[in-house]
Amino acid sequence: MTGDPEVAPRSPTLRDGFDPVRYERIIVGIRSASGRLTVARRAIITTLLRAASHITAEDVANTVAGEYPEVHLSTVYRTLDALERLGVIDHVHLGHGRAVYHLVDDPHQHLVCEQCGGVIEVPDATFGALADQLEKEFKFKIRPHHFALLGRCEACRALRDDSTPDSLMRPKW
Amino acid sequence: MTGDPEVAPRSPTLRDGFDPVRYERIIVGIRSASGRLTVARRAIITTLLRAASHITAEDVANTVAGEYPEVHLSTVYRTLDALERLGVIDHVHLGHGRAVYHLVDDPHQHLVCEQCGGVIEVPDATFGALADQLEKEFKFKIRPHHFALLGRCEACRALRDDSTPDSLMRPKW
DNA sequence: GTCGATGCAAACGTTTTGCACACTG
DNA sequence: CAGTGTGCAAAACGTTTGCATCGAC
Repeated sequence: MTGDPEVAPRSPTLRDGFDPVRYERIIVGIRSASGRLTVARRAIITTLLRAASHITAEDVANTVAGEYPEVHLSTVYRTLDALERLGVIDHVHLGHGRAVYHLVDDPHQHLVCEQCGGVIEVPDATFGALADQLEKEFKFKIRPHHFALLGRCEACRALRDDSTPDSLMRPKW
Repeated sequence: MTGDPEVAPRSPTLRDGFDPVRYERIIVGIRSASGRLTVARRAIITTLLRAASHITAEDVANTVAGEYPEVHLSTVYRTLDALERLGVIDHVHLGHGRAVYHLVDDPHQHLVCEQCGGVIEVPDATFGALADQLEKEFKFKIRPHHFALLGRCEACRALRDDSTPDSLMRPKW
């Protein structure tokens, strides 16, 4: 849509470091699926472990390229795909743009601000009641973590006159 | 993702007919925004009013093409965009594929089955408690209707052994 | 007549794929 | 040595845009 920024400033900020146990677990997973441990795959996995929870394929490729410039974006996509089938990672669509990937063993939901692109991570428990209700009323079992909720964060709402009634809270942006 | 069907069989099934009052309201809206009432726009609006609540841009184009073959897909996109800025319609991303559009005065949320592509419409009220909680706890105001929840419907879950624990409910499909 | 809307083609950003080659196991 | 994974280029996909023209007001 024309005036829609759909900003994406989610840079791969560093996390609490690198967890060798998780790394080993993933390596074993790949081996037991008769997958091969190439340089590219090691680097991609390392990047995922070091990255903040949500990271785009391009983020991964750029980071990996720092050390291994020959690793191609398509290899990143293929590896992410493989890891996803292995159940190691999952991807989420945070809005109109690219997908983001995160480790499955770090479960959380995403609130995405449509205005600034910021992402708030919310513990799963917050959605427990809703999940139960949907299952009961509609026999529908939501897949955890695979959806983002769009809206506006406090800061962005403060930026403009928020006397607008909710029914008119339609983003012209 | 390779094994991911992400089916999209949401054909524009007919709704309860065509509501001339709603049509008139939209026409007036366009006029008062100094927009022009072209053949293409009338046809697109008519299609939206006649269609089931969720319809892709391509669906709209195909339907319109039945009567006006010269109406181009890009015109459909531009008109949908205009109607969206007018606050008449909204679009939702139901999954990996194309977006779907629906009238704003028909508020509901979407549950999308990742396996069969089916869509369940859920009244807004179901999400009231969650919305309140997110607003209170995270100062985040979700934008109603702009997100879909992915998961699996009852029929698709019945299709395969569902003794699998939830934690392993990772779609290999 | 003015200016907004259109048709077309071409570009876009993200993701996928076909192929020959390289490397892991 | 078998066969999976890779680099590259090119295609695919849904969507957007530039431009000359058309047509609503």
